[in-house]
Amino acid sequence: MSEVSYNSRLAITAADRVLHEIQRAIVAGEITPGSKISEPELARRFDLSRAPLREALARLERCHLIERLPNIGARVVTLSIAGLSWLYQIREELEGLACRLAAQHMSDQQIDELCQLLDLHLATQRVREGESYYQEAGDVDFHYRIIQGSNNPYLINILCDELYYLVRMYRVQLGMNGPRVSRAFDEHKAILTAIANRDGELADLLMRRHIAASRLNIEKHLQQLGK
Amino acid sequence: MSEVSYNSRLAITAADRVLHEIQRAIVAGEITPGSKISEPELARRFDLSRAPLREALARLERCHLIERLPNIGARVVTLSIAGLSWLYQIREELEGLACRLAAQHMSDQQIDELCQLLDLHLATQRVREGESYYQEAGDVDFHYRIIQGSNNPYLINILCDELYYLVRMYRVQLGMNGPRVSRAFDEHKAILTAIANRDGELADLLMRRHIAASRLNIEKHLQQLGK
DNA sequence: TTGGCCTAAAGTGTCGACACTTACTGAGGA
DNA sequence: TCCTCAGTAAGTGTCGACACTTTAGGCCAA
Repeated sequence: MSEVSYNSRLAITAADRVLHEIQRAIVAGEITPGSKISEPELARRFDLSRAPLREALARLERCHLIERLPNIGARVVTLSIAGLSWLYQIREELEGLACRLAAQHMSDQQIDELCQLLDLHLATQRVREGESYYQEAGDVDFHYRIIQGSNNPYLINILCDELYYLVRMYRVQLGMNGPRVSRAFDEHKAILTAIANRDGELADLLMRRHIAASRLNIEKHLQQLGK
Repeated sequence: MSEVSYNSRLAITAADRVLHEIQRAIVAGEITPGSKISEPELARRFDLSRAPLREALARLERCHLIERLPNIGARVVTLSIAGLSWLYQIREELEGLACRLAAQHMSDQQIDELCQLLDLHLATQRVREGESYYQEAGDVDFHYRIIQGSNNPYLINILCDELYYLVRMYRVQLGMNGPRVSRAFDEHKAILTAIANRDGELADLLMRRHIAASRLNIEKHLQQLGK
């Protein structure tokens, strides 16, 4: 009867399903930033009770997509230059660390696969020029792979589970594309080369610069959007 | 920004109370590391239903004090040298960043208050020599103050809400004390001086060294305890 | 008109019960 | 003796309902 009962130990619960659905909707902007979240309404919309929904909301709060106040409720976060700056300050430090650790822990095969992924990105980018290089998500994302290669569970948790969706939200909702795309690709390539050479310090430095450049780019967008 | 400031709407829910209670018990070791958590049992013990208890468990998972698996349950985390190393890698980066930001954002008055707090620590330490300087918790903790002074909400959230309790769990359960105490005090003093001089880079460097030294100290304890 | 109070509606926090999954026990067979 | 496999007990996930809080709107007084 149950669809995934034999999947060794990973049971997909109703809370999981609705979590991913809402997560996607918020990141994509289908649920307006700053809007209030009504538990009864969402429960009706996804046809389940409030118990699993509240479980999902707890995890949405964990990855900073909503903010909750006791007895008042939850609101979708709003994007701001300050918030972006705070977020990228953390990313610079932690993804720099991730590079150092990745240079230490990633296997040659993993590095090879990531190299092929970069080539795939390049090819894809050339085919459909208008699309954004940044829109890639999940396992195919360059940063995601590096972080996973760090082998530090806390680091992976913070970057991939707690901050990643917010980063994607900024990217998606500000429609990142344009001339920065090709330069970002080159920067990715340089970082990966440093990791392949087991030069953790250089990879660290390059990643910090890469993220700083990315932040400046988005800030520029935000400013001309705001005014 | 700071959670203490808007006390006009102080809604303490039952989930909050039981959260803090379990949190304290786990950190103190009253609930054995690695032991299974039974929702019905805890519900009886704290005389409430499973709904607020599950809310509390979700937050305990968030600060890495328990680990949950769907349909299986929750276990208290176990301490290990690897875990400690992972945790302190993150701390070195983020608390270093916190120092740079604190040197930039903390007011002279805040720095002054922190200086007085350090003197209080010194006096307390001299009075009861056996007690550990490290056992101080919450607002009186030096690291806690620095982090709060960074003015970066995400940084504060990660360090003070998500990692802080785990750090304290390592400190408490390994009974940190001995010759390192006085040296730690000197290091704190040096860091604060750098911040007072608005020398963020130096404060960053000193904090990284301070945390690295602290990690080596605990690792030594763990090793001779384990074997 | 404006400000504050009061009432009603909506929403969140909590509860007890049930469905389904997992873990445990013991009997039977090799 | 050991392994396998029901059957059972325990535990987690989910549900619908109720209590308390917050919010919205109308009424009254200044």
